[in-house]
Amino acid sequence: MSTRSEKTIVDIAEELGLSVSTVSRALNDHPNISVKTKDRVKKMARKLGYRPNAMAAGLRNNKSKTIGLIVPRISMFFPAAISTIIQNKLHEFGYNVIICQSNDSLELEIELANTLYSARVDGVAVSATLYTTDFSHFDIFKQKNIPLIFFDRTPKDYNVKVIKGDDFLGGFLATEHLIEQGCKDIVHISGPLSCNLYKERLAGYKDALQKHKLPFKKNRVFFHELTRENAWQAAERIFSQKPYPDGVFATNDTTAITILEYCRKHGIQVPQQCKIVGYSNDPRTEIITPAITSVDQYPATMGERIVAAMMDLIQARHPPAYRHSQEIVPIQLIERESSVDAGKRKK
Amino acid sequence: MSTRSEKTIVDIAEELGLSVSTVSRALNDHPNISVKTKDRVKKMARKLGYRPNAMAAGLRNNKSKTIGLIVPRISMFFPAAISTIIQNKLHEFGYNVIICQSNDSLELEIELANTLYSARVDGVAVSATLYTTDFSHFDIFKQKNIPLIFFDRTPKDYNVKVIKGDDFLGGFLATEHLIEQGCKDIVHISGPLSCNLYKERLAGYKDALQKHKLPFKKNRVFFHELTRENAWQAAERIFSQKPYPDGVFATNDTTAITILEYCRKHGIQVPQQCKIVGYSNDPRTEIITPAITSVDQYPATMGERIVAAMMDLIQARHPPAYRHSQEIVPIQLIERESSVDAGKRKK
DNA sequence: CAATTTTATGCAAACGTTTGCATTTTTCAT
DNA sequence: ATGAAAAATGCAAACGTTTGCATAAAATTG
Repeated sequence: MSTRSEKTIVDIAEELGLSVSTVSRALNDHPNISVKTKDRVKKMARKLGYRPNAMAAGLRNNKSKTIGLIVPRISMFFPAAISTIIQNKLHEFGYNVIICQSNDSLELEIELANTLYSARVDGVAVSATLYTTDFSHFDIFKQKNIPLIFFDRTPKDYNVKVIKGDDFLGGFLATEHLIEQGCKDIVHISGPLSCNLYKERLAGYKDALQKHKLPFKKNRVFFHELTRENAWQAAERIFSQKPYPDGVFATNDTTAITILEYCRKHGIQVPQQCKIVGYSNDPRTEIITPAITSVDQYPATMGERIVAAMMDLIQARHPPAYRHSQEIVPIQLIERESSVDAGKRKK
Repeated sequence: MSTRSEKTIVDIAEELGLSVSTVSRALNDHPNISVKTKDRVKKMARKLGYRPNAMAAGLRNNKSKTIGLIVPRISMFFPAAISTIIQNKLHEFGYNVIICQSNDSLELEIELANTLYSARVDGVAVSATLYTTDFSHFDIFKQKNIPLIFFDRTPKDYNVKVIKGDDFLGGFLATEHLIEQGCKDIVHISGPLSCNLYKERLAGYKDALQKHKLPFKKNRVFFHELTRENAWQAAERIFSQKPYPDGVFATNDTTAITILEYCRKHGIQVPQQCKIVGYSNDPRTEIITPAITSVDQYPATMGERIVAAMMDLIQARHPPAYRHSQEIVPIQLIERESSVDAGKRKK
């Protein structure tokens, strides 16, 4: 019997007069180990307080049973909702998740990609930084055939599995909804266009304007990181001179909420004078008065699809083209008081 | 030159005619490797596309540079806020974080503890399940001297490092505040008492009543998991018969919000007829109308303290007693409209 | 320049598993 | 009882690092 404090399968083997390989196989329920031996081994393992060492197994197998997840930040509603699902589902498949936050820093994202590779994760899911346009720091995963999935904030010309919301449609529906509610002068608050999904939402916005023969005005579109502070500043600019817009389509809910608060503070009636639509269906939109219309992105569905795709990729269940295919998760416009005049409201 | 696809330090060594140990030391900036050699090694490492294998290093060192984090769920405001901080700070110290959700299932928590031990994490931070009263599944970490920290939902009689909010004071201040606002009949909605912090908030509630000579009435206290559904049911019971209470102290914000919504729906004026106080200072409390008074638990501070304590424990910077010491993070009552009659409100 | 110290490098074992292949034991049909 | 097939077990190498100790090379000293 060994004297080290950590018990290993070697200790079990010695204790039982078996070989290490038999013990290993017994613990892993290998078919050609007799039931009797399995029982003996497992009993002894319990008795000795044996604990498997995943690092040793991982080294030998070249598998870590761990998935890396990179999101901008887990404190924001949408990535948090997705991360929850991903973690829970992957756990069901026996995988751990290393969650990392890039804090929207490209530099950090690069570092995280390297760290995750060092940890030899068996797969990676990424929602990129606002500013990631060069994705080459993820090349290593593609080279080594490690499943790599981008979601939500996805690359445009990088050959990789993508799962994203229908941002074009979301932008379109949000804008068309405002138009249908009578808006003729709609401000669009967008994130930086280095991030693909804002491009698409913007395209949807433009498309809706065009369809309804409304002019697109450059000075009615704002671009900035969608923080509270920036939103407030935008509001100040928007409402610094008349005519006020009669609608605001903000591409996230924090921004929509901030605009609403600005309006409340300055006596601008929502929805009568100005209608507001947000994006993501953050729980706060439902709770604020008036409740804010927003585009639901079905984070649960997206999370489930990400996990399903991850397992598919790990088990290579599909033709190679699957590695680069794109999935679009539907979105839905949730109409609320911020964009619908009382009385006219659908039930 | 080896033919395997993964380049290792062996490849670098062969390529350079050096020994593996020298290469290893060079890459780790060991002091007695000459600068020239270090340069050669690092250049060759880059040239070959060498990537360190953390599992191999971990196995050898018996260190994973990974910390395990168990929380009930990362989609809830408070644990999410803490997890963000913990992950970001630990990353600065070169640690990865495996975030796990127990979903408030004791069974799952046990499994997660075992998995984290298998991964040979270098430390564990836990916010326990609502129903964890036996903590023996964490014994292994104590036995092996692996830093173990409980936060927020902490054990009572389990000898371990604890970092928690001042729940007694929070309960006391919330209740006293309601009393000072004129409440004489205050409902308390508590979580299950198997979870220690609810016990303390309840004690604070009782203490405040006593101090102000108000009777404690058993039928004014409710115990259940603090979900939206349960809160709505509680509201129905609370307001099913007169006299209505004139104050509600809910021990989480989801509950407080739900009670408020119930009141709004049923024409019960808040704060005039019934005042409401929540717990955690969830961003939603600030946004709802009327804004809800809540107890801020300073998640950022708590997260930072957890990380600081973790690093202290890992580096054994303190006398052994530190392993079992308890830290209390201050709380603050944030007064808002839900509990303060208009006009009387402090600026 | 020899002796000694300092600096740089190498050898080999160890970390705890898993697995292909070889060997032994058991089972079964003849 | 014999031989062949099936089932169970064992051997030893491998996974990619790190590190104590030994050795070699260089620098320093008298």
